[in-house]
Amino acid sequence: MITVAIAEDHQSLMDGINLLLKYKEGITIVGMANDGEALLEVVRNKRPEVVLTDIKMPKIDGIAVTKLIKKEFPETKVIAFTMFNQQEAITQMIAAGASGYLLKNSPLEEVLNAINAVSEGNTFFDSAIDLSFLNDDSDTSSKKPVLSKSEREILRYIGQGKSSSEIASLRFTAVSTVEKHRKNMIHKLGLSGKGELLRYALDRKYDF
Amino acid sequence: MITVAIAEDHQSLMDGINLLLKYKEGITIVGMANDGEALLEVVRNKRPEVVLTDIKMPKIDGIAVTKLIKKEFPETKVIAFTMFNQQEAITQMIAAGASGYLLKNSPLEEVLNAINAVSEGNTFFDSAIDLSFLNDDSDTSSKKPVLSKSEREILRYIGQGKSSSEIASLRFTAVSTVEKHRKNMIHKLGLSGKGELLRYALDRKYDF
DNA sequence: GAAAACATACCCATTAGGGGGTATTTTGCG
DNA sequence: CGCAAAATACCCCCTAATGGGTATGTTTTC
Repeated sequence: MITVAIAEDHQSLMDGINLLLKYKEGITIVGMANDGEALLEVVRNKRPEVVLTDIKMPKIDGIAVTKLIKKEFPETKVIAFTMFNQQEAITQMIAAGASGYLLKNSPLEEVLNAINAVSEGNTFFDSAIDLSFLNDDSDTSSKKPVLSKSEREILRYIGQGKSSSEIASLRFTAVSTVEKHRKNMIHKLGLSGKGELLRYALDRKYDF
Repeated sequence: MITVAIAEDHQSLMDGINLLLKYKEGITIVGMANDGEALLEVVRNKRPEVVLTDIKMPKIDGIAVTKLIKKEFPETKVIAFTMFNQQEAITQMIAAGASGYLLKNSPLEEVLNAINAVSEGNTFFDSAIDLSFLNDDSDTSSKKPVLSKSEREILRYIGQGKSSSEIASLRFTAVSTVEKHRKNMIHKLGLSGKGELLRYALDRKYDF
């Protein structure tokens, strides 16, 4: 009997998964959550063997909650179930400790296959995912982000519409410090021109 | 027997809907599509009574395909099934001829309720939707877009990262004309501050 | 420990964009 | 045809963001 917890903010999809698993022998859904925070509570209370989680969710996103779950319950298997097929998302979920990665564009039946695979100790990746980038170097999980921690924080604020002076207040630094970080990011990212940094911030799917 | 066609680019959700309706008396799914173009083909070939369609889909979006369907098959009922709870999306789907509007955040069971309602000639709106704006004036279906044609064109260019002078060149006008349009849009949209127009352009779910 | 990366803070300069408008012409609708 | 909306183009102003840097201190990496 495999116990499963699911986090998905679209209730309709949650219901669909429920319908799929409801009559399957050997699998029991022990909890469901519409956000990352609720998922953590479910995992703490119900101790599922497998967690199926979206990435883009309210409160705590799938990557962060996966890290928290793996830290507290290392034996719990986590599967990402998401619309994001980007290398960065995949890399981050794996780095966070996920054993599986499924795309919502794929048949719902894959959820079942993934749950069975990871519960046996295997990994499971959606066949639509090109995993070649994972072979580029052997320490992918320790690969450093292009942007530094401070840069990423500032980029997040930029994406939220904060001006440099607002960001400076939030971080207790001078405005010029924020502007210098901006310039560094623009240079690192190869951008140029007004608004390009904001555009980049908004184009990014996730903050890393 | 109600015949239904479904358009949804996330196959997993499509499968969930299928599971829901599969054993329901009185409803038959006669076709499924992953994009607007395929939906149109399905509707032409299968002539369903009810169409359930996402808005954000590849090729032809839900709004455009609804217009096409209603033009060619006025008796066919269309239900939007989407994550967008914005007034503009709702308004546009209604203007396109949709009889129903469902949110993916709601229970999957609502799909069934909506199908039954519209097949009886009623409208069906997700209870999570605030419809008060629909009462503002009685000619909602002919309601003009907030932004003028030129404004929308300029907004599109802004979203593509063009500067005002670049846009002016593209449109054979003075830069000041473009800037005036920008100010008009900012005022109409109730925005303020640097980058907000770009942000709005990028945040927009659809070009109207 | 040394070097590189990061963080902080400042200097100078330019300009795109937003804020306030006015005025005229063109277009679309009733 | 008249009127309102849209389009065009200009005036003035200010500043946030970007572009070029320098310099120092702190942290991280090898």
